[in-house]
Amino acid sequence: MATTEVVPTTPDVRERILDAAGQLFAEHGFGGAKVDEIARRAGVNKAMLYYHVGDKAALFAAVVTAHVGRVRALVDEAMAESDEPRRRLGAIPRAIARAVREHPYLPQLMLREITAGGPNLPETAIRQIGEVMLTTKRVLDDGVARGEFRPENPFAVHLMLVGAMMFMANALRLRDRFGAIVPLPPAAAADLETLSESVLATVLDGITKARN
Amino acid sequence: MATTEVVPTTPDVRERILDAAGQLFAEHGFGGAKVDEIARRAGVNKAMLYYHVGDKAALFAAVVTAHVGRVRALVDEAMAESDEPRRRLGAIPRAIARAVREHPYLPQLMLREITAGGPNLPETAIRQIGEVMLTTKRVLDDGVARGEFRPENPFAVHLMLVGAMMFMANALRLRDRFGAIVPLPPAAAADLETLSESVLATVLDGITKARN
Amino acid sequence: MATTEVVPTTPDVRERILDAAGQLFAEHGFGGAKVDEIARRAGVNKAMLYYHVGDKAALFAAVVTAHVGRVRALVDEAMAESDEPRRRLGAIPRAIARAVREHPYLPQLMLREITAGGPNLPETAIRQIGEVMLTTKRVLDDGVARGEFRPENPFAVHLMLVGAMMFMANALRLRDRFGAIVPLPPAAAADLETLSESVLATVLDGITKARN
Amino acid sequence: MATTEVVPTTPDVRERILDAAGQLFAEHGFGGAKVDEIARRAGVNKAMLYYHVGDKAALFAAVVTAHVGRVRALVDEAMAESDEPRRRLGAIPRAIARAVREHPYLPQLMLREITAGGPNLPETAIRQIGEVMLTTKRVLDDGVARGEFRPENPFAVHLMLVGAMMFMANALRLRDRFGAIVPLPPAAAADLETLSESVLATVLDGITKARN
DNA sequence: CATGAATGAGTTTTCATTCAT
DNA sequence: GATGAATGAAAACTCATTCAT
Repeated sequence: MATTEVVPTTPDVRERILDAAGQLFAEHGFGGAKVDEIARRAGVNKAMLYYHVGDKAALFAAVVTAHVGRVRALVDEAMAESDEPRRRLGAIPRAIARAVREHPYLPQLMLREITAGGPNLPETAIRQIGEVMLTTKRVLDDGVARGEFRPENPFAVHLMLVGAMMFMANALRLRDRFGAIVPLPPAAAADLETLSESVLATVLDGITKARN
Repeated sequence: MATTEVVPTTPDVRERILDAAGQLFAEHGFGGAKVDEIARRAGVNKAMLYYHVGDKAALFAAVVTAHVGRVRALVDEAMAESDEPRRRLGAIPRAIARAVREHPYLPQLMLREITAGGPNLPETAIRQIGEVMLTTKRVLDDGVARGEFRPENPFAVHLMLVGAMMFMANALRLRDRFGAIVPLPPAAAADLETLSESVLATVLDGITKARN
Repeated sequence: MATTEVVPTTPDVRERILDAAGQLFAEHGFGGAKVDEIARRAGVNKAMLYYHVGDKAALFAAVVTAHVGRVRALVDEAMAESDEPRRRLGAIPRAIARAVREHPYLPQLMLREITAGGPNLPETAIRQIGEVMLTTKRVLDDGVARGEFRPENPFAVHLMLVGAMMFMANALRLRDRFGAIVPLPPAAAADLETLSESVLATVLDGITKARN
Repeated sequence: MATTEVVPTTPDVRERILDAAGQLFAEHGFGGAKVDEIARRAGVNKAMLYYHVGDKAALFAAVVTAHVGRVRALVDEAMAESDEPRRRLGAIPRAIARAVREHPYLPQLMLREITAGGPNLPETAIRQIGEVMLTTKRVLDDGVARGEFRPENPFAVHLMLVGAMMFMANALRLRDRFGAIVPLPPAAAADLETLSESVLATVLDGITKARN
C-alpha cells in the first residue's frame, strides 16, 4: 500500500488546467481565452475546472501568480550564486530567460496583462514583481558603492533590461510577418537570448564607470 | 484627390469614429472593445459606423494604420533635420514620444497588438514599422562608418530603444498599484520622457566607440 | 401619411414581453421563470427582450410595478365614488378583485414575491402598496370618527381583507387536488369573489359598532 | 416499528438534514435552495444527503410532511382540551401559532408551496391539511347547532383565519422595508400573535349570532 | 457509511452585424 | 445618409445527480 507513486486519481488536474490556461490566456488574452477551450485542452469537464480552480478570474490569477513566483525564485537563486555586481546584473535577465525557456508563453502572458493595466493582477503577483525590481536596485546600488557603476535611474535600468526583453520576445513572433514584407537585416535573425545578451552588454557598457 | 462634392454634413464623422475607436481599442483590446460603445463615444449610430468605416476589423486596421503612418512621418521629418548619427539616433525615440504626446493611448494600442501577434495588423502598417526599423539601421550603419559607433545588432538596438519605451509607457500605468504595495525608489516617479532619455543615454554610451 | 393607426413596427413589443413575463413569473417564480420562454411566449428574440426591457431583474420590476400601479389606481378611483365608510371599505377588496379579473395571475405573482421577502420589489411598488394600506387606515379612522366602526388595528384589518384574498386566490388553485383526496364541503366550491364577499361581510360585522 | 439494530452513528443525521432543508427551502423556495448548501448547513456530505433522504423532491416532501403533521397533531391536541365552540375556534390559529413559534420558517415554507400550486405537496400532506380544514368546519357546524354561530361558509372562515395568519407572518418580514418608505401606523408594529388575535376577535364577532 | 471528484444539461447575458424604413 | 429594431451565435457559470474508492 505504501507505493512510491501513490496518488490515485488525477495526478494533478489542477496543474493541467493551469498549464492549458497559461497557454490560452497568453495566446488570446483574458477575454479572448474561452473557458470551454481551456477545459478541453486540459482534458477536463468545464464544471471540473470551476470545481478545482474557480472562475475565470481566479484561474487567471492562479496562472499569473505561479509564473511570477517562479521568476522570482529563479532570480533569488541566481543572486545567491555570486556577489559581483556585473555578474549579478546579468543574472537577472538570464533568470528570466530561463523561466521563458520553461514556459515560452510567459512573455506574452505578462505583457498582455501589463498593457491591459493589470486588472487581473493579484496582489501577490505585484509583490513578487516588486521584489525583483528591488533586486535590480540593490545590485545597482552595490555596484555604485563599489565604484563599478555610474549612478543611474534603477527603475529605468530595470525596465530597459526586462522590458526590452519582454518586448522582444513578443516582437519575435512578428518577425516572419515583417520579413515577408520588408527586408530585415541578418541581425534580425537572432533569438531571444542573443538579443537579450546584446541588451545586457549595451546596458553594462552604458552604466559602467568610465575607467579613465 | 479633391472631390468635387465634398460631403458637407458631419465634417469628420470618420475622424471622430477613429478617435473613439483608438481609445477603446487601447483600453480594452480588439476583442474587449465594444462596437456599441465606440459608436456611442463617437456620437454616431452604430449602423453609420459600419457604413462609414466597415466592420470591426476594418475599423481596427484604419486606426492602427493612421497611427503608424503618423509615427513614420514624424521620424522621417526628424531625419531631415540633422545628419549627425548621435543626434539622429536620439531623434527616433523623441519622434515617437511626440506621437505619444499627441495620442497618449498609442503605446497601449500598439503593444496590445504586438502581444496579440498582430492578427489585425494590415500590411501597410507593417511596411511603415519596417521603414522605421530600417531607419534605425541606417543611422547606426552611418555612425559605424563614421567611426562613432561600435557595430551592434541594429535590430537589438531598435527594440531596446523603442521596445523599452513602449514597455515603460504601459508599465507606468501600473506604477500606482505597485507603489501601494512595494516601496518604490524615488527614481520610479520619472515620467515617460525622462525615462526615455535615460534609456537613450545608456544606449548611446553603450554603443559609442571608446574614445581611447 | 397622417394615418390614424400610424405606429409602424411592433405595436407594443414591450407590452407583449411584460405580459408573458407576468404569467411566467407568476407560474414559476423569479428564479423558475426562464428568460428563454418569456421571450418565446412574447414572440420576440431573446436579445430583443434585453434590448427593450433589460435584464431579468429589470423585467420583474417592470412587471410588478405595472400591476401594483394598476391596483392603486383602481383603489383611488373607487374611493372617489363614495364617501360612506362601509361602502368604501368594501370598495378596496372589490378593486383588487377587479385587477385580478384583468390579470388572473396577479395574486400568485404578488404572493410569491411577498413570501420571498420582496427581494425584487422596487421602491415604487412598495410606495404604491403603502398608499393602498394607508387608504384602508383612512377609511377605518373615518368610520370610527362617524361612530360607525369600533376602533380596530387597521393594519390587521387590511391584512385580513387583502391577505385573506391573496391567500384564497392561491389556495383555490389547490382545491381540486384537495377535493380528490379529502371530502370538501360544498361551500368550498365558491369562487374568489364570493369568498371575498364572505370575508368582507365578516369583517364589517366584526368592526361595526354594536347598535345597542 | 422498533428496529433492532438502531443505527448508533450520527444520532440524527436525517433530522439535521431536514432542518437545514426546511430553512433553505423557506428562504429560497424549492428551485432556489441548493442541495449543496443544504448539505453544508446540515454538516453532511452531499452524497450522504442523497443516501439518507433521496433526491431534492423527496427531501422537500419529507420536510413539508413533517411540518404539516406537527400542525395537525397540535390542532388535534387542542380540540381535546375543550368542546366549547368559541374556545375551540380560537384554538386552531393558536395551535398554528405554536407550530410557528417552534419553526419560524414554517409560514414561508408553506405559503411558498401554496403559491407554487403545490407541485411538491405529497398526498399525505394534503390529507393532513384537509383534516385541519374539516376540523374548522366541524367546530363551526357545532357552534351553529348550539345557536352560537350564524351559518357562514366554513371554507371562507378557515381561509380567513389561517390564510390571514400565513399572509401576515410573511408580510411582517417586509415591514421594515415598508416602514423605511411609507409612514406606517403604530398598530403596524404588532407581532404575529397579536395580529392573529385581532383577526380571531373580528371573525368571532363577525360570525357570532346577534344576541337580541 | 463517507467522501471527493466527475458530468451534462441548462440558463442568463452579450455582441457583431444587418435590415426596413 | 441616418435610425431603431432585429438576430443568432457564443460564452461564463451553475447545479442536481452519480460514481469510484
